[in-house]
Amino acid sequence: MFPSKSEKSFPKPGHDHNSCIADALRNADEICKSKGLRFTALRRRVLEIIWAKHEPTGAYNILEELSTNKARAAPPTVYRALDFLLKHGFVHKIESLNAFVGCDKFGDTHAGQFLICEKCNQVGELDDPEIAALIEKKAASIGFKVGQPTVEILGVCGDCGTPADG
Amino acid sequence: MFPSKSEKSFPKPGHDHNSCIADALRNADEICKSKGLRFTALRRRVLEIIWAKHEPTGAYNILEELSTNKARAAPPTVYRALDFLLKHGFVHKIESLNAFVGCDKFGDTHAGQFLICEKCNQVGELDDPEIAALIEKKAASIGFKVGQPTVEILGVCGDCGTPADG
DNA sequence: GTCTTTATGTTATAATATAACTGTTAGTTG
DNA sequence: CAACTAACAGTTATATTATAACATAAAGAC
Repeated sequence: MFPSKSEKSFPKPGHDHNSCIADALRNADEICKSKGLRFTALRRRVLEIIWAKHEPTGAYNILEELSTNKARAAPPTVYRALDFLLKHGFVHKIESLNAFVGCDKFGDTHAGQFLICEKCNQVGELDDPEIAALIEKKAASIGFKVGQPTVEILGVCGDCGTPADG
Repeated sequence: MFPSKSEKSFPKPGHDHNSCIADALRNADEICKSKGLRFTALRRRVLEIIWAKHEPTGAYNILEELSTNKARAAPPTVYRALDFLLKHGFVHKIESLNAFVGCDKFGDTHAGQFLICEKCNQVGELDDPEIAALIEKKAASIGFKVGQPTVEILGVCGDCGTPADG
C-alpha cells in the first residue's frame, strides 16, 4: 500500500534527502487521510523538523526549531505532537538518546531496531523479522511474552568505519 | 571464576532474595579486590539498594533510600556511584526506564538483553549469544559494526502471564 | 449555528542528569 | 609518621527531559 522506501539500509552520504522528507510527509498525509487522523499543521511541521536529518532530534531542539517561525512554543506543544507521531508510527523514540527519528518503514506501527552510528550520529532502521523472531523465541523459552521490544545498537556505520578511518 | 548465578532466567516469586543480595555484594567485593578497585561504603550501599529488588530503581529513589541513614545526599553522589557500578558491570542501566538494575551475570562487563515485565516490573537478564550474534550478522550485512547493543524487551513474565490472569 | 470533541496555548513544576568547585580520605613515598 | 598525591565524596547550582493542570481555540457533528 504505502511502500517502504528503504529496506535494511543506512542513510547514504550523498542521497537525495529532499525526497526522503517529501516521501515521509506525503506518506503521513496519505495514512492520516485514509485513517481519518488529523494531520495538523503543527504535527506536520514537527514531522518535517524531525525528518530534516537522519539523526535523532531531541524534543527541545524541535522546540527551538519550531520557535524560529512561530512565536515561542512551549514543551507540551512538542510533546503532544510527538505523542501523535509516535502513536501512529511516523516517528520512533530512541530511548538511549532521548531523541526522535523519522520512521522510514511506512505503513505500519512497529517497534523497530535501530543502528546508531556514534561517528556521524545517523540512524538506520533495521526491522529484521529474524531478530524479532529469535528474541521472541528465546524469551518464550523462559515463559516471557514479548510486547514492545527496544533494540538500539550503537556502533559505526559503513561510511564512517572504512579501513582508512581512525 | 565468579560463576553466574542464573542463566537466562527471570526472578521467581518465592526465591531467596537475601541470597541474591549477598551473592551480588560478595561478588562485587571479590571482583574489586582482584582488580584493585575501591569498593567504598557508598558504592557498596548503592549496589545494595539497587539489589533490594529485581525491579529497576531510579537514581532519585536510590538517593532517597540513601538519605534515610546518612544525612541528605545530593544527586552527584548517587550518579558517581552509579558510574562506577556501571563501568565495572555490577549494574545495568535500563534506558527505556531511566533506571538501574543489578547485574546477575557476574564476572564480565557486557551489554545485556533485558526482559522487563510490565505487570510486576521485575527484570530478567537474557544475555543470549545467539541474539547478539544475529544482530551482529544482520548489522554487518549492511556494513554496520556493532559496538554497544541495547536490547530491552517490555512484555509479560511467566508468573504474571498465566492463563488465569487478566 | 450551537454543541461537542479534539487540538493547542500557557503556566508551572516534576524528574533525570551534570558541571564546577570544595573538602576529605586513602594510598604512596620519603 | 609527615607530607604528598590521587581518588573519592560533599555541595551548590543548573542543565536537560518530560508532564500536570487549566485556559483557549478550532474542527467536525448534529
